[in-house]
Order: sequence, then C-alpha cells, then structure tokens
Amino acid sequence: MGSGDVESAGDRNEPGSAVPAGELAGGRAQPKTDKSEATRALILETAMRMFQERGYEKTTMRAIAAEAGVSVGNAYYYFSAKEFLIQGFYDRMTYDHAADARARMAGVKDFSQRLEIALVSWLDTAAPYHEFSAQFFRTAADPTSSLSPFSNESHPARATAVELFRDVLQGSELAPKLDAELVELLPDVLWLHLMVVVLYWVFDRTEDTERTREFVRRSTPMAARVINLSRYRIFRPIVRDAKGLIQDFILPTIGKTAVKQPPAS
Amino acid sequence: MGSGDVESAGDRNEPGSAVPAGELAGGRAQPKTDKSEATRALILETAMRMFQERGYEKTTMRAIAAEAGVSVGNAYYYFSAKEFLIQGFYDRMTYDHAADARARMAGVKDFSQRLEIALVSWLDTAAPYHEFSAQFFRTAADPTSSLSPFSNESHPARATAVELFRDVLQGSELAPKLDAELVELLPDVLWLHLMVVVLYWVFDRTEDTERTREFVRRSTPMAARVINLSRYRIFRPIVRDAKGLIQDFILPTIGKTAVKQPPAS
DNA sequence: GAACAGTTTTGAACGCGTTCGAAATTGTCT
DNA sequence: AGACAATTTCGAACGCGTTCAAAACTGTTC
Repeated sequence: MGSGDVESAGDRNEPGSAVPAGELAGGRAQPKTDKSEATRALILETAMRMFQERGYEKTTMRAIAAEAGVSVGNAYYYFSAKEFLIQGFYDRMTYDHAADARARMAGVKDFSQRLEIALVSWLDTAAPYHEFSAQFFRTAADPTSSLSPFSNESHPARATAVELFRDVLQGSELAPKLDAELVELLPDVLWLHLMVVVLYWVFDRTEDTERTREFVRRSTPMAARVINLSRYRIFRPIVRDAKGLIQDFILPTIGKTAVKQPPAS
Repeated sequence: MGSGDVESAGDRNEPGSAVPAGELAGGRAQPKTDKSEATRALILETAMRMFQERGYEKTTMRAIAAEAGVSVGNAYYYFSAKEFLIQGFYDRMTYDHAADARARMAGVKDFSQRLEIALVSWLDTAAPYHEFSAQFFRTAADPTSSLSPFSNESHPARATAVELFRDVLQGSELAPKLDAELVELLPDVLWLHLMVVVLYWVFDRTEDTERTREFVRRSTPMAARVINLSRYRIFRPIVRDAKGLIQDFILPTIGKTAVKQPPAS
C-alpha cells in the first residue's frame, strides 16, 4: 500500500496562530515512560466507556477525570481537547470493521454480495454507537477539525478502510474487460459509498437503523450494475468524465497524492 | 420517517429534558408587539454583522447583546440558542441565491449552462461567508439540530432552492423523450448536487474557492450528459433503479410530502 | 545523599453558552 | 384612573471546556 508522503498541511487550524506544529496529531508527542502510557490509556478507556454509557455531551471532562482518578488538567495533558478522545474510538472502530468484514466475506465471490457484506458489517460494528454518533458526527463535519474523515489525521483509518474495499474487489469475480484505470479508482469510490451510507445512517431514526440497511440492500446491486455496464461503448465518454472527476477532484481532497499514471496512448 | 406525522423530535435534544415542545422552531412562538419584533430584528442583524466581522465562535452572546444594547437574557428570550441566530442567515442567503441565479439565467436556454449558472451563483452569494462557513457547517451537520439542511425547520429554504432547480429545468430545451417521472425527480436531485458542491466548498481552501468552481465547471456538463443518455435503452434498468432509490430513500429523508405548487409569486 | 532538568500532575481560575427568578414594562378590562 | 395578567427585560449564577502557573514526581549526574 505504501505510496508516498502526505502533504504536511499543518497550519489549517483556526484557533491558534502560534501552534507549535509539533503535536497536532492527538494529544501528545511521545510517550516518555510506561506509566505515562498507562495513564493515557486509562483516560482513553474511561472516556470511551463513559461515552457509550451516557453519550458524548453528557460525559464531562471533569467526570472522566474523576472516574479515571486523575485531575482534569492531567486529562488535558494527554488529550489537548475533548474531541481528541474520539479519535481513538474512530480508529478502533475502523479496525474492528475491517476485521469483521473480511471474516464475513470469506468464500463469497460475488462482488455485489461482498460489497453489501462490507457495508452491513460497518452498520453492525457501529450499531452500539448510533445513539451518540450524531454528537461526534457534528465534530467530524468540521473541516478544520482533525476528526474530519478527510483530514490528514484520519489518513491511517481511511487507508485501512480503502484497503478493505480493495479486498472486496480483489476477491470478486468481476467481469473481465473492465477499464483497468477505473478499477484502480474503485476502492476509493466505494469508500465514498460507505461515507454516504454513514451519512444516511447518522440521520436514520428508524428501529435498528432498518432504513439504512434497506438502503444498502438496494444500492449495492445498483452499484454493481453500474460498474458492470461501464464496459459498454456508449458509456465510454461518461466513464472518462467520471474518471477525470474522481482523479482531479475527489482523490486529492481525501489526501491521495496523485499516483496517477500518465495516460498512455 | 416518510409517512404521516413528523414526530415532534423534541426530546432528541441533548441538553434539556423538559423542553416545552412548543417553540422549537427558532426562538419564539409569535411576535406579540411591534417593539418585540424590532428587538428581535435588532439582535439578529447585530449578530449577523458580527458573525461576518469576527466569525461565529469568536462572537459571543455577551458581545452580541452588548452591541445590540440589550441583556444576554433578552437575546435568549428571542433566540433560545446561539445556533438559531444562524437560521435567519441561512434563509436569507437561500433567498438571495435564488434571486441572483434567476437573474443570471435569463435568456440562457442550454440546460448545462443554466445549471452551472445556478451553482456558480450560489458560490458567489456564499463567498463572503466562506471563512466562517466551517464553523456553522459543523452545527448544520448535527442531525438533531434544526439547522441541518434535512431538518423540518429548513424546509422552507430547501423548498425555495428546489424550486429554483425546477426553474433551471423548465427554462431549458431538454431532449424530448426523457422519462417524465425522472424529470419530475430532477429538481431534488439537482438540489442534492448543490449540497455536494456545498460540501466540497466548505472543505475547499484554495484561493477564491477556485477548486470548487472548477469542480462545478466539470461536473455540470457531465450531469447534463448523464441525463441526456438516460433515454437510451441500456440505461433503462439503471434509470429505474435510480428512480426507485431516490423515491424510496432520498425524498422521504429530505421531508418530501408530495406537495407541489405552481410557481406563483 | 544533593542538585538539577525534564516530565507528569494538580486544581483554581477564565470565558463561554445557557438558565432562571425576579423586576420592569406593556396591554386589557372595568 | 386603578388592578391585574401577560409580555419583555434584566443580570447574577451554573456547568461546561479549557488554560496555566505551580507543585510533585522521575531520572540523571556528581
């Protein structure tokens, strides 16, 4: 996977103008000791447990600190803002999702089915957190926040997810003769599909997010069909347009540094 | 949440648990007197001016109240939360956009051009607010907030925008033989297109949001082409799928209660 | 051991959005 | 006019996220 460097883009942040540019990532630069690492972990675990129990907003920093047996200031020493406590959450869920989806896909060869499995797996993985998802979705929607799914800080999690969709594709018996360049772009496009599903899910208020689940059931075969049809000649101009749009406007935005091959011939 | 009554959604609110469920809309139920109305307007105008000058977060409720010459409590009497001050903003911008776009479209017959004009018009209308757009986009992204573009409270503004796109279509010389049902859905789909552009715009950090403008220039002709091609036979199954998806999953979510009204002014 | 430079921890304090009981004002009826 | 209710206005106070100077701890060097 390891294509190159992410453009550093450190100083996008609103608030401070004198950010030391060193420790933007989460809360700390380096864990110096084991005890330090333990404290950090304790705070994170406590916070995540409390978020699940009471929701994000209702869980105060004071309460987290008290429950973890440390002072507020100490919590802020490790996590420079409340929202950074979410990042750990986000990362872990991405990882769990990828593992679960791969397990479920095992043996399934049909692309449409694999895609659906991957998406449903996300819904299941995220289900426990649906109630307070809105509260941190709000935070994630802030472009200046490192929690935005498009931010550099989210790059590792995003890469993991994109990789999963690459697996979805590679395990499928796709129609031959598909445009190779297009296939190359698909993992990212499918990740975008997931983002749309997530968006829908966040707003979904039905029991067990049944509506989103049906949305997935309906939209996946359609996606498969579109991909399949892209082989036909009439589609060629559109496919070219779409490819251009994705390469020029979508990928750069999600921090993809132009791995583009020059158009041969 | 498609059919029937809109569940009052009062108790989705985090903070209070005893919301009277009466005045969720903006800040007040009814303006009782002229003076009342004047005070309300004064606060709103002051707030909007200060938002533009200093940004949303940096403008405190205390500062707004002081500048407007009223007490904080009074401001809260009219606007039950800071975010409600944005709604006025949102509504006004939607109105300005529609007016500006219609003026610019006058005489233009080509669909693709009309669509591009409508979108560019939005970018121009919104340009002064781009700097702090992120700050209130964050608020708008909260599904539980009335400021979400999908919320019921945003319905009037949304309807205005959709109406504009209906005009975009009606003034165009579209290919004949287009699926009538599809055409009927298009205004909402084009509004969604605008939402995507807005999303892109919010995250856009280029000079004068040049990147978004190019995105519009590239994506509009493509949209036009897709619509045009939808006539061909191979597309029929996909078009049917797409129509189903839109009707069953998109329109209900954006609060479409099958109300159609002729453009009367 | 003492002295010293980190690193970690503390808790009081700040500024903010918001709430609330009460005061001031306005409107209505006799 | 006075009496009474409704509306509008006020500002102190609450809880929250966050900051910061100082204290406590740790490891290193004589």
